[in-house]
Order: sequence, then structure tokens, then C-alpha cells
Amino acid sequence: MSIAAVERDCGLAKDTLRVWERRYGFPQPLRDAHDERRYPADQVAKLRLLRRLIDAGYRPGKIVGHSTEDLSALLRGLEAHGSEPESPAAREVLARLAAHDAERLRDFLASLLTRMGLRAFAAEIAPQLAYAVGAAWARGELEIHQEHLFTEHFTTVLRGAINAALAAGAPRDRPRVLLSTLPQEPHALGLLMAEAMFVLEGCRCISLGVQTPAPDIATAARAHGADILALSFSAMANATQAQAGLAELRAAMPAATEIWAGGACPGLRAQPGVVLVKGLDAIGPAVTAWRLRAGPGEAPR
Amino acid sequence: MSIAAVERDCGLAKDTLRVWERRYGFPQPLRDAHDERRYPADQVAKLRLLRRLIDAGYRPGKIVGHSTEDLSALLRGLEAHGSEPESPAAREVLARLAAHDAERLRDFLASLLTRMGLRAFAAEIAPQLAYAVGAAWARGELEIHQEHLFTEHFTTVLRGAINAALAAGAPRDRPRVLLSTLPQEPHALGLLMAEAMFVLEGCRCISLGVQTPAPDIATAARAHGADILALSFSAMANATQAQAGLAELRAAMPAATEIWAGGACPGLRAQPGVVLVKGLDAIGPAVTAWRLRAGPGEAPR
DNA sequence: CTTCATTCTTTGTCCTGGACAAATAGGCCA
DNA sequence: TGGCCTATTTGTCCAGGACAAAGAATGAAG
Repeated sequence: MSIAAVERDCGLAKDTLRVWERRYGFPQPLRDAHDERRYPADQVAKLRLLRRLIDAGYRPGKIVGHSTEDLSALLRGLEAHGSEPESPAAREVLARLAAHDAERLRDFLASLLTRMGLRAFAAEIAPQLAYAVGAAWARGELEIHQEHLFTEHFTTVLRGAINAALAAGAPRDRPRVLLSTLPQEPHALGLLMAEAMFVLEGCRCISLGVQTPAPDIATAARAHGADILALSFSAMANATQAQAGLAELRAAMPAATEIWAGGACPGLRAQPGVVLVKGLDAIGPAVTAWRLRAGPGEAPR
Repeated sequence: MSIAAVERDCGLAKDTLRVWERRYGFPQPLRDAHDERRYPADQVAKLRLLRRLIDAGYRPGKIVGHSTEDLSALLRGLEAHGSEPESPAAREVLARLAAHDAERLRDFLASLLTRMGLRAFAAEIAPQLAYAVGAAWARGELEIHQEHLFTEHFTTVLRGAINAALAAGAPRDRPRVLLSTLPQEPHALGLLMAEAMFVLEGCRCISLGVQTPAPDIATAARAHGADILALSFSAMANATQAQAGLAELRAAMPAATEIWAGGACPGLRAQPGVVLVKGLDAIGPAVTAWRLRAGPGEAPR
């Protein structure tokens, strides 16, 4: 594997890979006929683990010396720590994925949705499932393509439900909620769950999809006269980058537009002009509070 | 703008930016207090143009000397050249986007779908719209966030239609079609249009979403017993990379699984063991032919 | 014992300038 | 026109040095 391939695969910049080699003696790639680095699969696997642990708050110098086994034990411990035991629904989904049974997976998700209703599905079941699938992938129990498959079907089911909810009752005019993620964040699931919650509150939602550059989000907020900008940060997101992005956005956005940030990202904090919405359940009350603030006409601007 | 920001924004590697500066004398960034490169907005704009022209087949050395105006004229000419005049539907969509009227955009797409039916919508209208929006963006008439908005609503409408078609009639058992794109290809629209066509032919579709690494696609094909792997390449894709990816896949895949490649990518060519499907209209006949080859039992394996 | 400000250490990113193979263009022959 | 060969262009890699920002550790004050 070339250095560029490792950069893509592990998300570690070429410069970082070279400087680690110089400083810590790891990784220690072989060299090909042109004296270029070739990373064996086992070193790449260890690099992937390192990356995840660093994102979780460990520091490279402290853990780079440990064996691959130690690291994966550490990561497992981390994952196990915060995790409630898997719900029956999550176990069912993992079983379907393991059996590569795409159709029954979809049917199961759809039946869950029908049984529980959109609110409970989006606010409770959906995060559980997303978390369980992510954790299973981290444990090496799932291939990437199985995670893709889950994302695909999950998206389809939830999108369908959002549309059905929209068709059932037209949203109120306010608040107008613009939804997106910053360029570092490619995960669409959290954004979709948030959209479901906003729609259930009768908000007018405009979703830009994932990875919109900050200046473009600001332009869009102006163009649509957004009252609220909702941003999603997954567990994989880098908290420092997230804070920087939020600050940049806050500066670029119209003052009348509130910024609400949420998601599973560990280090995510409120900052001046940015509200932290803790969990999907908090969206409902937050919208109610906004409407009260906005007054009877629902039009503060 | 720092070198890292320009890399993200223009998709030109840091090494490339530095080597251009050394060789062509452009870009010529200022230096900040720490002697690090700072790219002014106008140079970044020119870099964006250069990037697009290079993707379209121009070579850096030939065009780097031209002014920003010349380059954007060149690009406009390119876009204008191949393009049929915009259809009324495309003009309508662009107007809605220009007015930031998300709801009427969605309604219009939905009404188009109802009027024309899924087949005509997916095979004829959808590519026209996607092309028109891409071209308008290239001409600078649309902001990125407007393109995001289009993608979002378009996806929603088409996905909904595919689900409705699935609900209306259960697919036949064969062929089983696995759909995805390679990691360099983040565009989901083409893939979705293809999925619609396959579903209309009664195929059993399993979509992995975009950007699945080649080895994982091969694993998934084996796991699902896929008869056909359908890969989509957008107009932005690099033909050389595409061919390399196809060759890698062909080597990794079970021989019994056919590989079908399609999309707007200009240099896309058939190669041993890879079928080029020219246009969405060609999917129907190709599936029919596959069924004939497979014989009455539809089970060649 | 906690809270805040200060210093020290770690770590990622940037720099220069050289090298080279893969991609492409241009010339030539059938 | 189409295929082969050579020349040029171009992106990516390398080494090793530098430095600021993030984080940990230390100490002073409430």
C-alpha cells in the first residue's frame, strides 16, 4: 500500500506518516524498487486503530509503542464503556447484516418504524442502531460494505417516513430550519434523524445534505431567510475542527439566525452564539422555546 | 487562505500547488508572518477554473498563463459546446433554484415524475436536469448550496419513486444487481438513476451507496451472490483512474459476476470482462439479453 | 481542595529543492 | 487512418529542518 493509499484509508496526512516514522520508529514501511514507502497490511491495521484512539483523546506518543492487540483491546474497552447493552432491535439488525439479507433488513426497519411511529423511531431506535452498527464495524465484525448497506436502507426508510409526515400535514411557516454538515463530516444519518425531529415539530426544513463549505452555508442561510441552522457532528468528528468551523460560521452568518449544533461528537461544546442541543429529544423543547421567544407572530426578524 | 484550505477547496494537492509555483510562476501566494503561503481570493478563483479545465482535458502548462477571464470564457465555451439547449423542465428547475424556493422545486420534481412515469423520468428527464444543474454551477450561475439543495430533493423524489415501484410489484429473483461507485466517485445521482432502471426491469437490486473500496465491493458481490455489478462514473470522474479501478475489480471479482459500467464519464471504455452500458436506455435491453443468456431458469451459476 | 495562570512538551503542518515514473503529445511508418 | 516509438510534461514522492498550536504539568492564590 502506497503512502497516498494509507492517507486515504486511515485519514493520516502523508506528512504525519513520515514524521511518525522519524520520531517514533512506527510505522516502518518497506521500500519498493523506487525507494518509495510500501505499507504492509498489518501496519495499516495498526494505523487505523491509532487513528481511532487518537480521535478518542489518546496521544500518539503514549500509545504508538503498544502492540496491535493491546490497542484493539483498549478500543474495545472504550467502546464497551459507554455502551448500554445492545437492544434486541440492534441485535436483529446486526443479524440481518451478517446474513447479507438486504430485503429482510429493509422490511425489519420498515416494520420497526410502523410499530413505533416516527418520533420514537428517529429519537430512540435510530441512534441505537447507528451506534450498534458503528461499534460492530469498529470491532471488526462487519465489513465496510455491510455498513454501506445499512446506511442505504436506513436512509431510505427514514427519508420515506419524513416525506410521509410532510405529506400528512403541511409545516408551519416558522421556524425555517436549514440543515447541513461541514465539509469534514460525511455522515448523513445524524442529519436525517435531526430533520425527522424538526419535521415532527412542524418546522419548515431545508436540507443541503452533507459537506457544505461554511461560506456556502452562510449564503444559503441568507437566501432562505433561515431562523435556525442545524449542524450535525458524528462521533468520528474532530472536536477542535468542529469548534473552529462553528466559530467561522457564526462570524459569517446573519445574527438573526441561531446556530444549533448536535450529534454524538464527544468534545462538542456551546460557544457564544452557538447553542448545543443535547440529543434528539432536546429538539422538540428547543423548538417550542424558540416559538415562545419569537412571540405570537412567530416572526422575530 | 492557507495552502491546506486551497487544497480542500480546489482539490489540488499541496505538492502540486508548490510545484506549479516553482515551474509556472503561478500561483504566487503572499507570505504571512511565519513565511507561510497565503492565497488571495482571485488566485484561488483562477485555480478553481484551472482545475475544471484540466479535468476537461486541458494541460496545465498550456493554460496557466491565460487570464482568469480567458479561462472562464474557455470553460463557458466548453460547457456550451456539447450542450443541447436546455429543456423547459431544466429551465423551470433552474428558476426554482435561483428563487431559493425549495418547496416548489420539490413539488415540481414530483409532478414531473407523476406526469411522465418513472421510466421516462429516470431515463430522460433526470440526466437532463442533472446535466443542466452541473452546467449552471460551472457557469457560476449557481452556488454550491443550491446544487446541494437540488441533489437532496432530486434524490428524495427518485428514491420515493423507486420504493413505490418496489412496493407495487415484487422483483424477480434474477438477476441480482449490486450497485455502487468506487472511492473516487462521490456522486450518487447516476447510481440512483441506474437503480431505477434496474428496478423497472424487475431486477433484485442491492445498493451499497457511493464510494465503496474495490476489495469491499468484491466481498459484497460474493456475499450477495451478485449476477451483475453496476458501477456509475460521473462526468467529473478521471477516466484513467476509472479504468484502473475497473481492472482491479475485475481481478478481484468472481468470474460469474458481470461488471457493467456506465455514466457520463467521457473516457470510459469497455475492457476485458467489463461491459460498457451506454446510457440508461441501454439498461433494459441489456437485462433482457442477460436473461436470455441465463436461460429459462434464469440461473447460470 | 479547587481554580486559574504560567511554563514545558508534544505533535501536526509547513517549508525547500531535488528526483523520477506515469501520462500525454508529437513524429513516423505502414 | 491506425499503431508504434520517443520526447516532454506533470504529479507525486523524498529528506530533514522549523515552528506554532494543543495539551499536560506545574505553581500560586482563593
